[in-house]
Amino acid sequence: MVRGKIQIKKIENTTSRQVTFSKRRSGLFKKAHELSVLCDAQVAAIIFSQKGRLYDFASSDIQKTIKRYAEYKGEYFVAESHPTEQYVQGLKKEMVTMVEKIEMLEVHNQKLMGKSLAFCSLKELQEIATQIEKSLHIVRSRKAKLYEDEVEKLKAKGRELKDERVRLSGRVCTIPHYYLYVGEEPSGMPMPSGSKEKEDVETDLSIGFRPDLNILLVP
Amino acid sequence: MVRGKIQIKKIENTTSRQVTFSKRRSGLFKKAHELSVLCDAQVAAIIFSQKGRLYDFASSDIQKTIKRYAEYKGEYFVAESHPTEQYVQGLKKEMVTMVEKIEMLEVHNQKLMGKSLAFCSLKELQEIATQIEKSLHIVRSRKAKLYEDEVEKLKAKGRELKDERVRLSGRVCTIPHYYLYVGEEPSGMPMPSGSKEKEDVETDLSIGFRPDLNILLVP
DNA sequence: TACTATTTATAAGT
DNA sequence: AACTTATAAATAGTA
Repeated sequence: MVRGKIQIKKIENTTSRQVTFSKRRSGLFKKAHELSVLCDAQVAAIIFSQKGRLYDFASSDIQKTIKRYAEYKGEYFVAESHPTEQYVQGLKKEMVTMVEKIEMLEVHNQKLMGKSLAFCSLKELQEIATQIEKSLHIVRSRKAKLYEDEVEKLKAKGRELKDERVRLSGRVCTIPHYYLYVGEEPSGMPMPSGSKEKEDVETDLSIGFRPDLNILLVP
Repeated sequence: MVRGKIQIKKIENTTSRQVTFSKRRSGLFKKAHELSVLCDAQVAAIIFSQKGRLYDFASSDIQKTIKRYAEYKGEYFVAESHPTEQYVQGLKKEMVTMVEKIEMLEVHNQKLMGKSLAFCSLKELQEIATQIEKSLHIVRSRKAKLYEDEVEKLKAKGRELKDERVRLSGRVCTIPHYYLYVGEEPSGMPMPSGSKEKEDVETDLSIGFRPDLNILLVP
């Protein structure tokens, strides 16, 4: 007989608590079931007893309900928003491919560097040697080309300097000649510093014997 | 006023159903709460209305409850048994590292193969050339070694054949010589086919001029 | 939303 | 644990 309303606080008597737990648990599940049927709702209830035992009720598949819950909430802790096993498998597969590729490249590299040749057949060694010879040829050509380009640059620079000097010496001569022209003989002037001399200078520059210019040309 | 007990089946009247849903839902949550307090239990309830709206109750953090449920059940659809985001991040990081490594190796390979040299400095080209020269040297040495080994093998084979022939011709000669020996001179016998001749054959083989043997040597 | 007759749940006793 | 029963609590249908 109920002697009066109870207070909603933890029941201290263990036996009472266990009995109440059992009764109210089934009561709750009954209510949950009724609700789901009467109102056509999807209901799930999960109860862990104090001892850690699980009791659950679900009007339909509880996993589906939990999944739906997670989707609804956009929570991260359920499969849907988590990387799926499939996805991870995909990643792992990719990684295996990459590992293989790395190994392949490393072996190839090793061979090109003349290492790990112990198990190469003569034929393979020949192929490697051919490849390396080809490579060497290409690299040397490229090196030669770079040197050539450098030389070209230097030549261009030299020409530039020559032009500059022509302009400068032209100006330097113009002014005194003007004065001389007025005061003295208009013709029979000495040539403005000889072009032959300048060409010598240019050659001099282009082959890089002038230290100050070399500093400018090789930054 | 309640006219009598109701049957537990879907309420067809929409309004009634919605009202009942609301009342019973709060009743259920109240009961859930009371149960959790009275019996010190962990309770969670999830309800989706017919319209798809979510209502939930949990005595403590619902995510924790769901997680605990998943652990208890050993289900696969919750984070615990799924790859965690952290794990996947780790994989991705590894993959980035691998991609970098692949790129590095590919560039290196390319350079060793004399490709993609467009942006190499002269110094770098020089280093590559040196490396390639070194490689070439190693590969050639290795090749030479292999040839040498082949030669050794052939020589051994040659010696074997020679021995064989000595034995055979010994036998072949023994019998006639025995007869001859009895009938004629016991010494001054012609040598069993000259060892010089055999050594010529051997040399012949070792430098690989015999096509049939070359076939054997270069598989 | 509030009311309330009635059903239902359940605390405590057996 | 199952039954009983008095009583609290929930709630169906009405207003």
